[in-house]
Amino acid sequence: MTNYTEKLRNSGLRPTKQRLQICEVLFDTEKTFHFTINELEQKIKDKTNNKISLATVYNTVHAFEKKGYLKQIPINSDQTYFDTNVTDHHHFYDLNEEKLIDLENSDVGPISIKRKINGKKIKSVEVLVKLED
Amino acid sequence: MTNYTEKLRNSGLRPTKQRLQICEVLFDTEKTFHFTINELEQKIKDKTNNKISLATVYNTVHAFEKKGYLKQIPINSDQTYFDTNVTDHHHFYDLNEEKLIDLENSDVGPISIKRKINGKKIKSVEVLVKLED
DNA sequence: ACACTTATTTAGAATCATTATAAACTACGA
DNA sequence: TCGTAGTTTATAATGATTCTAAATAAGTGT
Ligand SMILES: [Mn+2]
Ligand SMILES: [Mn+2]
Ligand SMILES: [Zn+2]
Ligand SMILES: [Zn+2]
Repeated sequence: MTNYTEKLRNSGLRPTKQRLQICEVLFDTEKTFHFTINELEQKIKDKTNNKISLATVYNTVHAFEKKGYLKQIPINSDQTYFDTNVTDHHHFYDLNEEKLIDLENSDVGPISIKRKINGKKIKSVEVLVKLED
Repeated sequence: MTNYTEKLRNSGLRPTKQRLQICEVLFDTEKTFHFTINELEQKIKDKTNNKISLATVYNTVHAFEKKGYLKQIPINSDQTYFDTNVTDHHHFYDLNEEKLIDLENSDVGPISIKRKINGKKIKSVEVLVKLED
């Protein structure tokens, strides 16, 4: 039941009814989660009686991603996956069930990148562990 | 100048003119490389006078992937990226130039995955290091 | 070489996630 | 309350990928 009005304003985003509703679906949860745009659209339908245009869902997700409230997960899928966990973290990807699972940082030993590229700095280091039966 | 006829036959793939040409473009190289379907199509045009249908390029890449001669790289892009380096290895991804760079195994320290999922086994462990200016 | 079967190629259509458009609506400061 | 810039929305456009079904080629047995 967080109030997102000020948070949005402080980010330079107007707190519209649609954005507030999407915030509730995305961030008023015990745990972080992974989703596609279509899954998010469904969650919005389930949680609210209000219809939000698909274009607005895309717009909002992209706006939130730009502000750092969401991030994309690099995975080969027909649809783009997003993550409400924006901390640096790793994933299991279950190939049979096509499901993503968060790894805690303590689940993966420290990773040392020994090579450097001139003029570039490391923004993130992410591990994807593929699982099969 | 490898002859791919037997290799294809041994994989249960008929050595057609199109597949042999695509093999030459993909595998007759000093170094392995990354490509999208469109980039591959262009390379084929450049290297041969023969026109290969786009559908055949897709079919062939998927057939080769299934046989383990190519693999997909998990990256967020409009187009799917493939890799002729099918060994387990890691990548730099230059966010500014949108370019993939292979990391040698010696460039990354050993990675220990401490968590296990019941009934699942690890198929691969891949690191994606994002770079920015 | 010939006939037969099955795999492959191909042009074009279909699919579908995503993005663009442009008009209506809304938040918000003056 | 006005004016403006930001936002929403239905709808169209885009473009990568997949599907279709007819033509062609490869493999097999004779
Ligand atoms: Mn894809
Ligand atoms: Mn995408
Ligand atoms: Zn995650
Ligand atoms: Zn690679």
